[in-house]
Order: sequence, then structure tokens, then C-alpha cells
Amino acid sequence: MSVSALPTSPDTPARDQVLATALRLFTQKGYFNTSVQDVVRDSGVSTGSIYHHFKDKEGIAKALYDDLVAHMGTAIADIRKQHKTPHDRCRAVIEQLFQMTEAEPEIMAFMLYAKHREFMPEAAPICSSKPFEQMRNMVKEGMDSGVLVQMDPLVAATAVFGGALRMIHLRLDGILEKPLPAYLDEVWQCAWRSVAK
Amino acid sequence: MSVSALPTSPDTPARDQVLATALRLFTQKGYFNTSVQDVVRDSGVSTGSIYHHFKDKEGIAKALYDDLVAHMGTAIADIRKQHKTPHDRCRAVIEQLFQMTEAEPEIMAFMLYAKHREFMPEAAPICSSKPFEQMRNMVKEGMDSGVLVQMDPLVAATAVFGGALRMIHLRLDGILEKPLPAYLDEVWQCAWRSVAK
DNA sequence: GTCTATATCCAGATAGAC
DNA sequence: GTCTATCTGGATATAGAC
Repeated sequence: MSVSALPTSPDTPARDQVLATALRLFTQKGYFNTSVQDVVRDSGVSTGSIYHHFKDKEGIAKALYDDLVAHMGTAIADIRKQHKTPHDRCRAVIEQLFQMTEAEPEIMAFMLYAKHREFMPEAAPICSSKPFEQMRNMVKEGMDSGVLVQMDPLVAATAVFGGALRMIHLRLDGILEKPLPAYLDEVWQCAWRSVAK
Repeated sequence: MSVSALPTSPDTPARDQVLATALRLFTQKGYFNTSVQDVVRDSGVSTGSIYHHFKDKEGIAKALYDDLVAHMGTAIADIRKQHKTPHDRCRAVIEQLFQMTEAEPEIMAFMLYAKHREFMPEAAPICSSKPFEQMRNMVKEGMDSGVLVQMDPLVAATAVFGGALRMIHLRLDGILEKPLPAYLDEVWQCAWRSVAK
């Protein structure tokens, strides 16, 4: 959870300071282009202290990843509570993802864009994680309730969220000039039209 | 072009042998988890010889990337010639991408999945490359000819191809049991419905 | 819990004979 | 063009005082 409180103040406990710095460096330069020395320099926490809090460099990435997946899972669970229909829920998820990308691009970049398996060999792919499962469930419920056409549930979920996720990639790559929310209406119309009965 | 002739026979010129080996290792273990020694071992080409053909390790990745982007650009240009309407062209592109993913998953993984900017700092993002530009053009022509609803061309292209690209990711991640062509009809129906007038 | 100093290793890259 | 042998730097990780 620690990282959700970005930006981190100077007197933050060492562990949080390290995680916040690592998130920035990992997304800016990539995991493998970031040395532990870089983290030491930018975080102001010493090597010894870092290895006291984390088993190794991979341990930093794992802690970061777990924090952020949990953070996102909570956000999507909240959306589920605040909206009743599959239509409204799916739309709210995309809106939330777009807003998060603008507000905290590094979090989204690390979660959606990084190749976790390269530096966390035994981690499950991100699309198996809880938030993605929740998103697939929302679509599945739409099919079961009859507002969506019958098809392979995985294909349906991909149709609903695939375009939005690509847009996030384009934004993180600097291809889109305007902030993502400016595209929300058009993206959502396409997404829903692709599966609506 | 050299890599399109996979698998490489034992008496292939050294350069091609290195590229074929690098493609396999980079996709299986990742660029940073692959040492030049690994390439030496698996390719049977010596260190000295490798550095004679390529400036450095990054040079191997760059040559590979350029080869594969050109290869894919040609494939898409062919599709453009063989099909007349935006509808048929876009569908044929998705079909081609699905087939390529099954036939040569490593090529697709390296092109679509790898984080090129991490190891080729000055490379343009893959979505700026010629093949992606060609795909966006197909969609743009559909909008200009009136068969697609008017909207931001980038959003439209993302709606048409975004779902298919996500499906490819899922397949490369091992999430889909069935080969991609099994999903082609449903994916395409969603894609086209999302933008058709 | 935090720090400095340091050990160890292996990566990328080169030299120079053939 | 290809090879073997080698250099050098910098990376991860540890030791051990405070």
C-alpha cells in the first residue's frame, strides 16, 4: 500500500522511500538499466538498509508489484460497489484507468507496460491477476444477464477493454497529444458497440 | 530479411545464425537475461566473429528489429494489394497476425511484446513503425469512404486492432488454450461492429 | 535499523594470431 | 572472417561497526 501515498515526503520510512524511488527509476529507465546504486543515490537510503528491508533487487520489484496490484484491485472493487449494471461498471473501469494513467503514469506503466516475467521469473502474468479477473467477470455478467451477445467470454472481455488498454499504451508511449479522458466517450462507444446486443 | 528463413540450417552464414539464435534467446529469456556468451554457445559462432558482424550487443537487437519490421511491412503491403475494401484489408491483417503468431511466435513476441526502448534507447516505439502506420491508414480510408463512423482516426484504429492485439498478448502469455485462428471470427465481428456505420 | 567499505563475479568488449 | 585468450568496469550482495 505504501506506494499509493506518492509523492513521498523526505521523512518517509526507508522502505517506502525505496519503493517510491524504485517505481520512478524502473519505469523511467527500466528494471535492468537501474542499479541498486541508482536507488541508493536517489532515495537517500543506504545499500545496507535496502538489503535489510528487501531480500535482493528482485524483492524490491516484487514488493512494488504486489502493492500496486492490490491498490488496483481495491479501486476496481470500489467501482463494482458504486455501479449496478455491467454497462456502467465497465465504463467506470475504463474511466478510472484513464484517470489513473494521467494522475500516476508511473504506476500504470509499471503495472501494464513492464515485462514482469523478465525480472520476476515466477510471477503470474498480469492478465491473470485479480484486477483483470474482476474486469472479465463484469463482462461475463453482462453476457449472462443477456445485454451482451453470446460469445467466448475471453473474447468479449478483450473486445471491451482491449481498445482502452491500447490507448493507454499509446499515451504512455507519447503518441497521444491529448490526455486520455478526452478520448473516453469515443473509446467507450466503440467498446460497448463491439459486444452489445 | 535473414531471419524470415527460420529455422536456420547449420551451414547458414554466421550473421544469420547469430540473428536466429538471438531471436530465440531474447524472446525466451529476455534481452537482459541473455549474455553474449549465451549467443556464442547456442549459435556456434565465436565472440570475435559476433563483434565483427555487429557493433555490440545492442547492434544485434537493432538488426533483428529492423529485419522483422521490414518483414512485417512487406506482409501488410501484400495484403493491401490482394484486398480492395477497408473491411477485407483489416480482416486479412488480423488473420495474418494470428497466423504469424502461431507459426512464428518468437517473431511476434519480439516485435509486439518486447520493450524495445529499454535496450534500444533511441528506437521509435513500435506503434510508430511502418506496419502500424499502414494499419492505421486502412482504417482511415474506411472513414473517408464513409463505411465507418466519423471519429478520431487513432481511436478507430485502436478499436479495430486493439482487441486482436490483446488476444495475441494473451496467447503469447499462455492464457489461451486454443490457437488464435479459432477466435478469428468472433474477434473480427467485435472489431468491425465497434466502428462500422 | 542504518551506515561504509568491500568482496566477488561476470558482463560486455577488445587484441591480435591465423 | 573467424577464432582464443584476456582486459576492465560495474553490478549485486555481504561484513561488520555503530
